[in-house]
Amino acid sequence: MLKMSTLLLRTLRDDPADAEVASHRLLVRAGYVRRIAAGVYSWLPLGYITYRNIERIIREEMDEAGFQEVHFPALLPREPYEKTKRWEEYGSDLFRLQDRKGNDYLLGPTHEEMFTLMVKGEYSSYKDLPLSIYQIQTKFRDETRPRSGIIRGREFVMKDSYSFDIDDEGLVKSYNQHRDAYIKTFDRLGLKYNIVSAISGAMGGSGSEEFLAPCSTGEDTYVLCEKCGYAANVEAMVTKVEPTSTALPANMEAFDSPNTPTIDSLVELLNSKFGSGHQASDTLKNVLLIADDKAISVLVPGDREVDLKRLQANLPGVQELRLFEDSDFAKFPGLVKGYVGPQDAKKLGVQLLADPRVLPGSHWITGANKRDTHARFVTNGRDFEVEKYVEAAEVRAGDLCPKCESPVVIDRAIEIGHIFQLGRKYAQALDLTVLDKNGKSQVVTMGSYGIGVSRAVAAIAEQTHDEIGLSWPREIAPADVHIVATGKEDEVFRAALTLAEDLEEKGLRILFDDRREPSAGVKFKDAELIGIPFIVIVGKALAEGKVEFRVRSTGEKTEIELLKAVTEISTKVLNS
RNA sequence: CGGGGCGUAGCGUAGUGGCUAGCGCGCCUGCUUUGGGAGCAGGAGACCGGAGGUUCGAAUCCUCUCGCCCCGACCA
Repeated sequence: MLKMSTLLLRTLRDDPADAEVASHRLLVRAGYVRRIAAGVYSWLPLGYITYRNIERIIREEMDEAGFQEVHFPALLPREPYEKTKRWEEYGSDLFRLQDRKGNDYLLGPTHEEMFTLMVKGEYSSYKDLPLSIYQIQTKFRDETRPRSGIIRGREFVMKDSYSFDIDDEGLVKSYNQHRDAYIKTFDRLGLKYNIVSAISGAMGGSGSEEFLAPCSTGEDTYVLCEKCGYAANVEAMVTKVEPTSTALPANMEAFDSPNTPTIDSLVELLNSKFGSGHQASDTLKNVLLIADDKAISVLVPGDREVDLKRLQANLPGVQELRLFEDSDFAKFPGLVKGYVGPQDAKKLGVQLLADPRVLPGSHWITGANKRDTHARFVTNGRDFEVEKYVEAAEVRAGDLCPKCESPVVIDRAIEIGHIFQLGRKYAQALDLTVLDKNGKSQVVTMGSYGIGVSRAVAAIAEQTHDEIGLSWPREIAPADVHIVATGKEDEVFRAALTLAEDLEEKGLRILFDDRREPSAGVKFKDAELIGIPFIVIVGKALAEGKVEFRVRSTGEKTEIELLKAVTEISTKVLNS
């Protein structure tokens, strides 16, 4: 039993000045966490109990799924990370240090290397596979900007799992096992979430999905179809194009368009020259970029911007992507800034890519590659050849769902889990092979699966809190029932203690506010702030042989006869 | 890393060159109070982030520095 009179806890009446998001504000005010440095937090008793409840649930579900728990140090030697090139690639996000002999060490930002080496050290046959192992460990990442309290810290706890399979088919199976285990885990944690298809990006590999917990303060933006449930990362959103008319357009025709280097100025001219009704979406924007030293032109409708992140994610292999600068224009004298068109791309030595919205057969108003000149009826397939279609244009709310064609919304969320078919990158780099049936050496294929454990505390707080405080799901909460004794009579405190003990006997976890000094109001406020799901008040009503039972999340209040309190409360709570 | 803001007691803050740095919460002692963050009285707690400078005099002005928060870039 936790007793408020002795609990290391001081709730704060005012919001801390350095906390912005709700989870941070409330976790600090309710005495769950304290900041130690930017992105570094300590847990007080209530916070640590809550944290451990989440850890326990995750561990139970991982074990249930048949994954084995291992544990690696946080302090790691340089060599394995040298072999996978991550000592370099992780850049300044990596906490590095030296021992007294001057040898390089790092604080693990993630543990792919260690897991791979552990399996390599123990296993050498296909018969040993598949294998899934996990750990719950503190990770260190020297983020340039830690933020939002414990949502993005520089030290945080992650559950990371890895699967090892002999072939791709096995990998998919292991991946799906993890996916199922994650669904169970997050359901049990009481989180609302969407499973969102993601793009694995630079890490290579094919399948990748994120578990995103919707919440206005989340830092991830994603696309959601409220009708059919389709959800995707902005990078991974697939464009659904509306069908276009197939009528053959007139021949391409150049026209004078002085001083119209921007889409807006061009549309204005079009409306005065060819009659009103022209829109930015009738024009074709030619965005020139340098992709790893190669010039590319990306075509998007004039009313859309190119989303560089999205474009890069859809150009596998491209390391560096940036917009043309003046010095680049100087190298391509045929490209006239503000008047670029796709017609002469090949001649000018520019690779021509297009967003799917630029349909074959569609015609556009675009630059004529000549100062102060544009052209209309410029037709895809007739007047220019697109080399490759690629998702490039920004995604907007109202775009059509690729599955059911209803308009999508754009929402914010916290990433609470990520599952990912990693493939052979690490196994290859660290030479993890096993012998197959034929005695031939095969590189193992891996999956990697993460849950932000400490972040989950914040995510749950974000999704469950209200204006007056935290409000935990029962399994997460630091106690099942918060018993508040009010008044000054010893009798009240005795009755409350007895009730607390009896409920504990029934298997309930009790937080007992046995403080004599604070007034009833203070205790009520504290109980609401701390967020235990059920609050029992022993006080005024005791004179009539009753106690008050409150449900934190709904505010519902009922009176219960003291004599029946133990049975009634324990039944209500255990069945909740 | 670019832009913006902020460092004064455990927390929230006032104080823009002049006396002993003020207030609220919290904390300690006593009395009264006790169902919605009680009242009165007394008290403890601050080298005003740090270093240097200007000045008769600096929390306040200047320079450097450290730290923190927010937006963006980055990261997952």
